[in-house]
Amino acid sequence: MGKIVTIKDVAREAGVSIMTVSRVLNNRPDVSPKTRKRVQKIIGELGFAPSELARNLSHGRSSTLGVVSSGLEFYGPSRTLVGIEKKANELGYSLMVRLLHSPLESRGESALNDLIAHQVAGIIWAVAEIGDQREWLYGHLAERALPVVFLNIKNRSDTTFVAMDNRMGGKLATEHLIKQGYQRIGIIAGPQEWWEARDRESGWREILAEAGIGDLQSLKESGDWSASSGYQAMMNLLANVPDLEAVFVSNDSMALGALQAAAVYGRSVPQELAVVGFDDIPESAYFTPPLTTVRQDVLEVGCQAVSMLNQQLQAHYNSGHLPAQSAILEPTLIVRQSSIREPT
Amino acid sequence: MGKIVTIKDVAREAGVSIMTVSRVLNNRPDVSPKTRKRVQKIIGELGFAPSELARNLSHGRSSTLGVVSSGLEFYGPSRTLVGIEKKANELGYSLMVRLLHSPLESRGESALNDLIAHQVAGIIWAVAEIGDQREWLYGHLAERALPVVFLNIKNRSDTTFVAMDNRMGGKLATEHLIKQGYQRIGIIAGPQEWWEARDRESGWREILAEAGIGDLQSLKESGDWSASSGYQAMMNLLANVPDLEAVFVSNDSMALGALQAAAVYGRSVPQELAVVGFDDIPESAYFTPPLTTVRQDVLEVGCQAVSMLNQQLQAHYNSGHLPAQSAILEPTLIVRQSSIREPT
DNA sequence: CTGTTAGCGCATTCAA
DNA sequence: TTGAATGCGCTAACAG
Repeated sequence: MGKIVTIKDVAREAGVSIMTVSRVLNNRPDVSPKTRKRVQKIIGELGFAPSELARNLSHGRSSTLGVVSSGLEFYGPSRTLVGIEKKANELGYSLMVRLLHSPLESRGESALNDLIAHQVAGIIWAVAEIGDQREWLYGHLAERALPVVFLNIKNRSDTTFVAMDNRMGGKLATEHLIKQGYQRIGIIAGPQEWWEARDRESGWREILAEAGIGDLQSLKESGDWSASSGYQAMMNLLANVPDLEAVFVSNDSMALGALQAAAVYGRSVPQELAVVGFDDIPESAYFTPPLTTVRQDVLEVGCQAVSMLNQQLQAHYNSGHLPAQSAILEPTLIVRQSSIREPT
Repeated sequence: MGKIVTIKDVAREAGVSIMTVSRVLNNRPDVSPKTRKRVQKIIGELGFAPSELARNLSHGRSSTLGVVSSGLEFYGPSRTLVGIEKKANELGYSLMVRLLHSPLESRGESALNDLIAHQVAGIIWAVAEIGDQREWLYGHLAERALPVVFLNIKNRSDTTFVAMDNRMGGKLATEHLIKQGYQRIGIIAGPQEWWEARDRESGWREILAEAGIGDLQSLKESGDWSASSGYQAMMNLLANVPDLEAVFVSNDSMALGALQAAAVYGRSVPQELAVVGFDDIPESAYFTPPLTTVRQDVLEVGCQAVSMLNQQLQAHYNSGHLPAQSAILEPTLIVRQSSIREPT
């Protein structure tokens, strides 16, 4: 009742030493088939599962990955976590998760320390890049020689990371609008602390500059990713830029708010105002009207991150030092009604 | 460089035995203030953090909670996870997370075994209740005497759980529609495997029965929680029930699809068709029109679950056996334009 | 092929 | 108030 079965119990029951049981557990070749069979049988009967705790402690190598994330209330981060878990599971890792609830107040110090205390083999840092977090992390991690993969951060050659090409996404969206013949193209950017927000905006800037459209500052408003902030930002934009023809909104939730603002303002979309979003959340195809948006495979971001961390770990164990790797995934444009001049 | 600081290093450096360091770590009273100070100083200097692995192994008591979840792509489950993490963190627990990606194929057996192998202190089972999972779990858990809190399952006296009163939610929504004067009130239910879906539907049934409205079967369609399934279900409903006056949709995403279907069908909401959703996702206030919906505090569900698990664990350690507890949270109705006959 | 010895990092006896 | 010995469950290195 409630007793934990240990390797000892198995050994006793099978009439062998614990070492032999350990060998069977780890699929070592140096066990006679007969003995192996018997031990396996006992293991099954007793429902024995080796303690990962003890195993990690003795073996000195943990099979747990640490994940530090934030903004799980948003589509991207939560999907990415799913991708991380999926891949981690495939590769035989367990996941210890820490969330940063208010990314601004803490630098994730306690989260990191907790994970280290739990002897995680490596870390996936999936937190919006804000302030000096990165520098601080480097100091803390370098001396521990703990492999880390960063998610969605600014390109940097000494860092292993996976990111979407947010800049390209911004360009895709803006280019599309230009091609549709729009000129006065505004932007509702995300929170400026987020790298994603800044990068999407820079794509927009680049294309407008190429097209020779100036006075970008007046065409810009910012939100906090929420629909309500998108609504507010769009109201401001409509009030300040009477001849606004189109707007690139940095995520779909804000785009939803923007659509409502346009409706309230009496500007029909897409006839009198074109809108393009970012994310392609499943709901965006059902907005009024269906939203043209930039799709990013956030699940894949998570998968790649784990694969990469796995590679780093393998190299680490073979005492080789793998140089920093990186993967930049490309988003694609999904065209729906909200940006098309002649609706079908 | 990369060396892990252990309790030994601290002891040597401080000129005391590891036992004394251990005492300081655990805030034992039997250490002279002077020694304590010195040890603490060294701990700080060396940046020492005790290995949770070793600590758990020796102490026999882990401070990690296991979470088995699924459907993290939906608003509810993902918010609940945030609540779980938040509370766990407050109480000093770490979280090991396993996701069931296809709830139908597996019974979560491997997830559970993994968590047990990692010696988690207790488990939060946040998976949609499907088939015989529960029974199977009971067998597996009872013999391990491992405390578990279930989320969103059918009331059952021998089980510790936290749930929303989904039935009441269904009733609130339907009652509201009845009060508005609607009679032919349809439903777009969630996947029938989900307890939440069945319970919300039963609330709808109850109110309609009270109101003496019959032929419920023809008023029902089902979806899979997605906006696209809501769209399809609504199309069917509109085709099959020409005199449909209102519809209760079991979640907001499906309601979004339903709204679009109504628009395509040429039925204006709320003038010619009232719609009520469920969840109150942040976006729902920005639907076209803004959605009347049933709000549930899913974050609180997660918090409560952890508190409850914590209580169970405390009792467990004091070798007392706490009887099964349960908490049922009440949802509230949020009235917006989609259900109001005279729009403001 | 199999068992013995030692030790992972810490906490829990029991003495001193 | 402090320390030495022992063990948690498992694996690594060495014997036999």
